[in-house]
Amino acid sequence: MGIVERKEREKEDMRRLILNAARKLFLEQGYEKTSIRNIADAIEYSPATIYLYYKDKNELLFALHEEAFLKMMEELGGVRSINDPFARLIEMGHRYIKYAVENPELYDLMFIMTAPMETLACRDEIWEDGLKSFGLLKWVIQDCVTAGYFKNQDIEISAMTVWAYMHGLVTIYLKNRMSMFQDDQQLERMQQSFVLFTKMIKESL
Amino acid sequence: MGIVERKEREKEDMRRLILNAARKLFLEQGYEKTSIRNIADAIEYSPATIYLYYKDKNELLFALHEEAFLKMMEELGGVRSINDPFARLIEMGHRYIKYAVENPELYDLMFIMTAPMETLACRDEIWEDGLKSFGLLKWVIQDCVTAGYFKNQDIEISAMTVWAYMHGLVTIYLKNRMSMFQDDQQLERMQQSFVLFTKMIKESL
DNA sequence: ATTGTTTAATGAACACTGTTTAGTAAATTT
DNA sequence: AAATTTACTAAACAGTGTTCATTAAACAAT
Repeated sequence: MGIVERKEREKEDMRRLILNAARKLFLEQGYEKTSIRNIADAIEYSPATIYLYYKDKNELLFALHEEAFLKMMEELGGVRSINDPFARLIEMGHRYIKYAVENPELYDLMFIMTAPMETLACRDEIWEDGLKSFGLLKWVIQDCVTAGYFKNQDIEISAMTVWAYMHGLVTIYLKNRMSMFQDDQQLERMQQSFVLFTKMIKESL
Repeated sequence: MGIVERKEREKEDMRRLILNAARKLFLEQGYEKTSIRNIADAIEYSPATIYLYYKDKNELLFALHEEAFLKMMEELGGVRSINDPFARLIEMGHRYIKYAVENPELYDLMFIMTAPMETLACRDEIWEDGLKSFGLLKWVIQDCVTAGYFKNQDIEISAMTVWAYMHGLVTIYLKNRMSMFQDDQQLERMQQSFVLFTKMIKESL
């Protein structure tokens, strides 16, 4: 009988419906300012219904967390077509900045918020998403090593260092700490700093 | 008549009393989990009283924000005694990491939270604290330039780049994104990455 | 000393929040 | 047709930041 299958389909539909509403509201007005009741209102169900499909608000965040990593992987993954390893690394940097700037709420969720980490902590597929994208970076850097960059350095540490820089750069911007400099050329400053960083990598013996 | 002065003193005392309780609770159980009512309970006053001395919770955060920068400046300022510019920069990096690791809640408040920024945005002494500590970094880097490092680079961009790296490194750690690597040598990894970064600066022509 | 006025503090409320639970109505199975 | 399972929700719980009318005390002016 197909009833059980239909029910499962409906359950999946409902999860999607909730998640779509959640995503829309989260991206529109931010995570903090979006309540379960807001989401419930948007889909015209009672707040309690949401708890039948997602354990709590954190699990909702975590579902979007997965999506966000998928999206970033898609956008960063495009660098595979670039042959020159160092050019590939640079392009990946540009895309990383672009992704962060264009999806500040998602970036927050992926790398800053502690809430989804608590859900993440008690799961089997812990860090799967994070590790995969870190793997992409390691892969590019491995190729850079072969091409003569990052001499005598551990890949993991090199990747960590590049990521730390990129992450610092975009979070200073996203969390509004670049308005210290009252000019409105913040994006340009980021680009200039990025150029300096790549220069440092290139010239490091 | 000294009455008005005494009253002012008492008002200042009350602000201190509130802020001390707030700081204690914030550092003990985090900002999010500390409510105005918690603070009110701690000082044995009603919640409404707190609003007679601080406009809202953000202003409370901002008061601690100022303190946090003062504390960091004290700890970083100690590097002035180091003569060699590059050694001074490295020591400053070590102290920056130390400060962040030892004061995660303060670091969050200073560089990650958006809440105190909203209070900050409508103030005269905007960014005063942030600019002062960034000034310290620029000063050290200026000396490094004189000593032959950061060749042909704009000081502001160089400082930005160093800060971005340091900030990224510590926030990845503080926001628990280093537990991707399941080992518990996270602090050591940070140190290794920092060594690589300094090496990159040193060897950059 | 007795008014009038200012000030400090609060109880109670408002409009929210995430989450749980008991109860209902419909769908499905027996 | 009756019994059972499923899907859903109203209402409540315990909390949040914040406001406001009211009270009690301190001060100033007569």
